[in-house]
Amino acid sequence: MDEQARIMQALGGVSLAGHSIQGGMALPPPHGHDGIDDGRKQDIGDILHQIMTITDQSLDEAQAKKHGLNCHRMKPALFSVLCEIKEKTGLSIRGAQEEDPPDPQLMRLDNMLLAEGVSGPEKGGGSAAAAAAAAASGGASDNSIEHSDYRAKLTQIRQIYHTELEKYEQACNEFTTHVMNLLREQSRTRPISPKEIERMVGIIHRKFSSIQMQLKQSTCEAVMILRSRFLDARRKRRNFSKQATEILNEYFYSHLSNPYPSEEAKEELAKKCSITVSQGVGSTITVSQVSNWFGNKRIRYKKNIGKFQEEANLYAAKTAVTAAHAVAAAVQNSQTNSPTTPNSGFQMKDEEFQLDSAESKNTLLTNMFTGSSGSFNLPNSGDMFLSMQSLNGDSYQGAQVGANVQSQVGATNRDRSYVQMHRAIPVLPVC
DNA sequence: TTAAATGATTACAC
DNA sequence: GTGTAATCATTTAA
Repeated sequence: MDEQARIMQALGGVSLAGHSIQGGMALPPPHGHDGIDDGRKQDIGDILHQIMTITDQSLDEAQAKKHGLNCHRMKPALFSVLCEIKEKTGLSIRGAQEEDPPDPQLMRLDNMLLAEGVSGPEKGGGSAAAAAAAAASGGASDNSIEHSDYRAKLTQIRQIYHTELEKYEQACNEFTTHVMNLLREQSRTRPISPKEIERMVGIIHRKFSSIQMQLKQSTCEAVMILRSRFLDARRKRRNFSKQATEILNEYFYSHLSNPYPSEEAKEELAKKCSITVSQGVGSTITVSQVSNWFGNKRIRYKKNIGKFQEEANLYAAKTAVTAAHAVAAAVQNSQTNSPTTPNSGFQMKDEEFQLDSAESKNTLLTNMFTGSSGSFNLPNSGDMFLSMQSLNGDSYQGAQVGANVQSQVGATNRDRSYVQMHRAIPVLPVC
């Protein structure tokens, strides 16, 4: 049974405004004549037919027809009947209580866009996000060019996002207004409550929300791609300069028994390395990079000690040469300034070598070794000694490597295990 | 072009 | 929080 027939059937049994509408349109007192009843039914049928086919007509025709129907003397009665039918069938409350909880995925997308600086208040075109990402990756300011590119791209994404969002909101509002006007207009001829209009608006908004979610999703994807391209530290990895690597290696091999620099030592090394790093203007090596370097070095050294042996010897030789020069200078200085001090009795107290930097400590300790004319109380008699060859092939014997008092005292179990492992390296004792 | 080297990240243990 | 081990991604040298 089609809609029109159903309504007509319903109309057949509904009383209206105190009148019998037993199929009657003009609603005169019933005569009980079948022919008259048939005529009334025909009238009602015509009106309904006009209503149902109004959408098939042109706008002007429809407007004219609508006006005619609104002015029809039977219109109030028909409207009441439709209200009554609606009341009975419960159409007005169908789905009225639909209230969706907030979509968790939409919330996630919103949060992410906010965190990235795409949505929400302008935060310098995402510079905050860029800075945060740079800080998180341990990167330094040497990526300012990349970050400005990142900011520019992020600003572009932000602009596109807001433009599209504006379009979406405009379209949504326009469509909602249109539908509301339409429903209000229709409410003159068919029973539509404000609540129903509200419900319809809700449906429209939900439909548009799904489009909005697609926009947010694609924006998030774009930001993720941008981040990985510009801010992923692994992508923009640069090797340290030779000088920086040398400084780090010198420290590592001169503290081989316990290559765990303190926070202060790391800062010192970072500071020293930053002078020599040549990867971009104003580049620095951060403390975390120093930590990374030592972490990698320890692991790789441990994994393949044999391979690093040559390197270890080379740095030990360097340290020895430096130390020898330092001691020679010290001795000469001592002789010049203190003529009363006999060479054979050349004594130096540890306190005289309270030096700050790790390198200075190394020099001190190597001085202890090379200062053969003096009697030094070597604090690390158990440490490893490497035999080594100088660059010109001369043999250096007994350059002490890794003699760091502080590190020995403060060594943890893990450190000691490293020392144990390290002592397994075949070495020559000092003569 | 490819393998080795290297800086950074991640998961896990302590 | 720090260090280790495994791994990734990029750079460098052969």
